[in-house]
Amino acid sequence: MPGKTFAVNRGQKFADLFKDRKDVAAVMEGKILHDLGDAAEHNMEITPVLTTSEEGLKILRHSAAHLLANAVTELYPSAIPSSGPPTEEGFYYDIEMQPPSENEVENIEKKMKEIAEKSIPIVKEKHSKAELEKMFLRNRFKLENIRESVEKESTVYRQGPYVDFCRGPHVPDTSYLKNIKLLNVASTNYKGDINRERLVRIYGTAFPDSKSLKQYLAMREEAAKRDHRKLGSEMELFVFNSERAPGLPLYAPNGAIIRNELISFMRKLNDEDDWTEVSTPHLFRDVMWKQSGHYAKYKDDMFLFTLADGDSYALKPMNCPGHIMIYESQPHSYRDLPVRISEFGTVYRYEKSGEVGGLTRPRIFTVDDGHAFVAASSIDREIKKILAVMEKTYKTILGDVQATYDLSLIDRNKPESYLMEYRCRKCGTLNEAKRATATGPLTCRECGSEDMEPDFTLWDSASNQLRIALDENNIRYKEYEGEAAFYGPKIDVHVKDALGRSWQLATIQIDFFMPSSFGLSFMNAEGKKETPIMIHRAVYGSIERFLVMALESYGGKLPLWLSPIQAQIITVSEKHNEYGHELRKILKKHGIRATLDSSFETVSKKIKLSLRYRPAYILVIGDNEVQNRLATARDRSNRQKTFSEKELVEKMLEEIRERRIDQGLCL
RNA sequence: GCCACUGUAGCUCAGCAGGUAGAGCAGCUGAUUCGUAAUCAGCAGGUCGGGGGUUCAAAUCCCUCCAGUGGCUCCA
Repeated sequence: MPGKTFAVNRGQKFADLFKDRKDVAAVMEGKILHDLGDAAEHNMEITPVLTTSEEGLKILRHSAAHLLANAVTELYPSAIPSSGPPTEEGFYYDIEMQPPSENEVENIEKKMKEIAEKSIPIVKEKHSKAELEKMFLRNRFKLENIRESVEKESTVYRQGPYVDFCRGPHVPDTSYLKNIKLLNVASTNYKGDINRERLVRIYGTAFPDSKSLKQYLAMREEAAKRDHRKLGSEMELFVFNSERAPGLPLYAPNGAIIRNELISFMRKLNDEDDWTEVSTPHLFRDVMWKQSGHYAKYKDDMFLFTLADGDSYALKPMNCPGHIMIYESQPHSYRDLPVRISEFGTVYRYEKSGEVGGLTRPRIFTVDDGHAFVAASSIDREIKKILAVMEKTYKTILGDVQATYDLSLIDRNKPESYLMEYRCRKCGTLNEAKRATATGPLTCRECGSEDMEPDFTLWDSASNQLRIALDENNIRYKEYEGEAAFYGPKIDVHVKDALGRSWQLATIQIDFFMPSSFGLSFMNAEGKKETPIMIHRAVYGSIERFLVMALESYGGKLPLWLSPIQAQIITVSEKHNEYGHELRKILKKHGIRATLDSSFETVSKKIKLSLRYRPAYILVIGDNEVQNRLATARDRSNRQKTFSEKELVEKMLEEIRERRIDQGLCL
């Protein structure tokens, strides 16, 4: 049905075309959406927007948000709804009210269903700005919105006693909204501004039919089982100890295996692209961070301490200054460039209490960090290379998991938030880079004038080079203003976790400023000193965060090369233990991680108990295997196949070497 | 940091109209020698997140601190 068009004459009501259909949320004329309740303003061709389509589902959920506000204001007349948009998985509404308890939320949901059952028409009305202001006199959020965004007139939607200021469109009546579920309650501030009113945000979801709602809820439950915190304790990967190490996760042996595999894979990729590896201290004197600019901006988020003799130190929140020290320790010629310095550098950031969580937001994490010092002319070439490694890495480890690329740019209205060169309006002198908020009033170093304007040349050039590199690698990306680092624009790669939350992994950042604040240089072809440009890059980003994405996307069933337990050997009875030990030794000798369960239990029980560790293969050893020196392998899909020792080793090594994602041993 | 919820044995959870803790799994001991998701029996294991209060009596009610979870803010 989608795509089918209907011809409509002027004055005809759209609803008349779809009288008996409950799967049409609105109609679309080209790209313009109309409510079903509207009449055509001219002769036109329209297509129905089905509730099952992406666009239709959005409308349905937007209407469900209204229904939520409707229910809340009926139950709590003093509640003031602010705004309630649809989201990717449902909707929410921000409302000023007492935070509801679980029981109250259940009540609200019940009320919503009651209203849905009544099939109350949702009617659009047009009003002048003055009328709107009068209508929403008691709702200061809507009032503010009307004053800011309405020019002459706009629309409201009325369902029974509830009226909402809204552009729409909406479903024709509340009966479309029977399949809803409130999911959780959170707190937020009006317009996300911490200084504005505190609001309650109620999240929910809506679907066109009960089956898809049930499916969604079941999927959410399944996803929760993939949560890395759950998998991590089942598989004995990490240890969280909230008492003694808040936000400081520990790797248990199985977790350390995965971490080390990731590191050695990246070490190999680094080497292929001529990155050298260094190791730098985990702390520096505070002067280092003052010079780099981190102290001014991130002092409150750093682990700082002062010793008895008055010396102050900070744990490193980034690796770049250490790499800079290594770069500057030697003279450089344009012939050595790019100088590529890498490190699996552990950094420490004091994330605020409410912000820490699991391995995705710890206070300590390790970055597969790298800094390329390049001449301005070779920036784009270097970035293209890095992008290529990123794509290869993500494809190899995460398979077809979707990664999105963002280009984060400066907010031109807030030059004071960034390191920025300023030009004197009086004498025209270009002054060195500063962050205006950190340094107080700006004065020209030549004439002392305070009449300075930001000069965006460096920022614009860096942004363009990133754009070009992305385009030339045929990577689809979105641009975001105001998301840049304080020292330069960047490309970020995001991946979603099991609960649908998006996390930043890889990053490429161009930095014109740190090299100059540290006075870095190289000798160019003309024999003159030139300042290099620094490219900060991390392919995994945080190793722990990347590990989480891999772990959750495979539900713990990691590719063989990453699996902590590659072979779980299970003996049928004690008399097979001797061969079990031998087999383990043989596998170990070839670098295959094998564990033996020689306990005096049934095969079934030993298999059952081993599954929590998600071993890649289970090798069962009984009379037949012992007599003929064989092993019977069972893979994660319960396929079985018997091998000679030699064949088993060869096949497993092949799967490991090729870093295969799918299991092929028992095919 | 803000709002809500949560914190009982290694793990998963029960107990919460207040009467000083209970199960399954794991662990240990013994029996069972067994072919692909739990063989049987016994034993041991907790100052109920910390502190304070109300009470004759607190895991249970109140306050406070800490931590975890969800969301907001932030994320170099």
